[in-house]
Amino acid sequence: MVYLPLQCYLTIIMGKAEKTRSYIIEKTAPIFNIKGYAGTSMNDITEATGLTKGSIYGNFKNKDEVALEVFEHNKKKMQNLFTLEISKKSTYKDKLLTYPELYEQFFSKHFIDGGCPIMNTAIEADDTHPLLKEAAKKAILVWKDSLMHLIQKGIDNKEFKPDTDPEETALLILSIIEGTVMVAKLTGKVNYLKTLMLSLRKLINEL
Amino acid sequence: MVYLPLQCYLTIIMGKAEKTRSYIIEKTAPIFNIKGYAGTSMNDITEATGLTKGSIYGNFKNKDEVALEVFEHNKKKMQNLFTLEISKKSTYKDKLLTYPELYEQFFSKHFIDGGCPIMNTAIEADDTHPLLKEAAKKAILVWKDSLMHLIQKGIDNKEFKPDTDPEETALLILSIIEGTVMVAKLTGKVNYLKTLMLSLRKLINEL
DNA sequence: TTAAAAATATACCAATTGGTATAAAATAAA
DNA sequence: TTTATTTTATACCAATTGGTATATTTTTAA
Repeated sequence: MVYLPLQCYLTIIMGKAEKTRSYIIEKTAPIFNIKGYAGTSMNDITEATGLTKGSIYGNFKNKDEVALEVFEHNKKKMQNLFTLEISKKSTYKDKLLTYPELYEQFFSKHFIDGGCPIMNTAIEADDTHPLLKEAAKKAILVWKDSLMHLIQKGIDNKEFKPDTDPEETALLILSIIEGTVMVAKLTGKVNYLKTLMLSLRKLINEL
Repeated sequence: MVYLPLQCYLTIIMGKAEKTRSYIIEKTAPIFNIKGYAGTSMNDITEATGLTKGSIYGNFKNKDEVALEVFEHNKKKMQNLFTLEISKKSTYKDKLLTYPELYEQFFSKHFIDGGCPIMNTAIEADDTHPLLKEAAKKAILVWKDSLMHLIQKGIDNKEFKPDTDPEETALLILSIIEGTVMVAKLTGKVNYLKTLMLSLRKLINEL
């Protein structure tokens, strides 16, 4: 049995180009989320990857294309984190409680550098970058729908009161979380984060 | 009786320099709030004011100083809007209800171009611009304190339940508002805005 | 092994960035 | 009115921006 370096297997599975693309995305993902999409330069990208401009432009048509894919990457990373944890819970109440549970650890290393990519992108791209704004909008609508789905199932399952409004509740949970992330990141106060996530817990427990 | 142009009175009251400073701030305030602090260039500033670089740098030491003062200006504009409206209400419940009442009109022309300056600054400056971050942090803490103050007064006045936690409630109201602004601006859905502000109304009415 | 294709590096581009030195103009003080 | 001071305009600066043309290397296919 002969063993080859990981690179070889990756090359076989993905092809060289695709591998480099995802390498660039992975390496620049935290930079974009921290410095913003306008604030991240091509120089930042070459520095972080160790590649040259020729290599970047050989794999992406321009900086925007990198930014868009980086957003998708950061978004998916968050999504996966929550989807996995939610799938472990059996009741819909517990599934919803996954959000305060995980966001309480917002300052720990489990989370993405630079905060919530949806919010970061939303605020920055809002009036300046239509494509990124559209991506962020789509992401938040998907999130809202998945929350609504959990709430509806919980109602059907008699876990939540039958007069609970799924959309209203989903929007409220989502807004509290985004507001919390902003307040927590800005003030740096772990206590505010805990207090707010306790409020969210109460809200979910009262459904 | 001789009448002079407005400019003359302003010059007498404020002095030439101070007048130009506030002129620059006023003219660039919406630009900074829309394009962000990194995204606004010196060229944007000269274009918006009709002044030249020499004039800008004669009144401000650098771009950062303009940005800082613009933030203070935008913040005060919001503060004044709310302080005025709150002062018209007699009960503390009604004072608190001023927030959903005004934010429901977020998409109307009463509001600042570019959304909430505190949030915009918070998200952008967070990991990149320490001075602006500090200014945004201070602003949100002042806001939190003023909310806490209203809640405490409402408790003392027997309007709210005695076991209401002022800090917890203040943080929650503030987070819901910031989250709402983000969701509303990103999706553009007036309906989401209304739904969320209705939730906030319910919350305040249950205190 | 060799030829074709793809990926990467080098060197460059024009445009824009924030900022400055200096001269001209406007204002304030005498 | 004359002088001193401040404010503004012009012209420039080096550095950085996103992007490209081309040569070289590496990978793939025959």
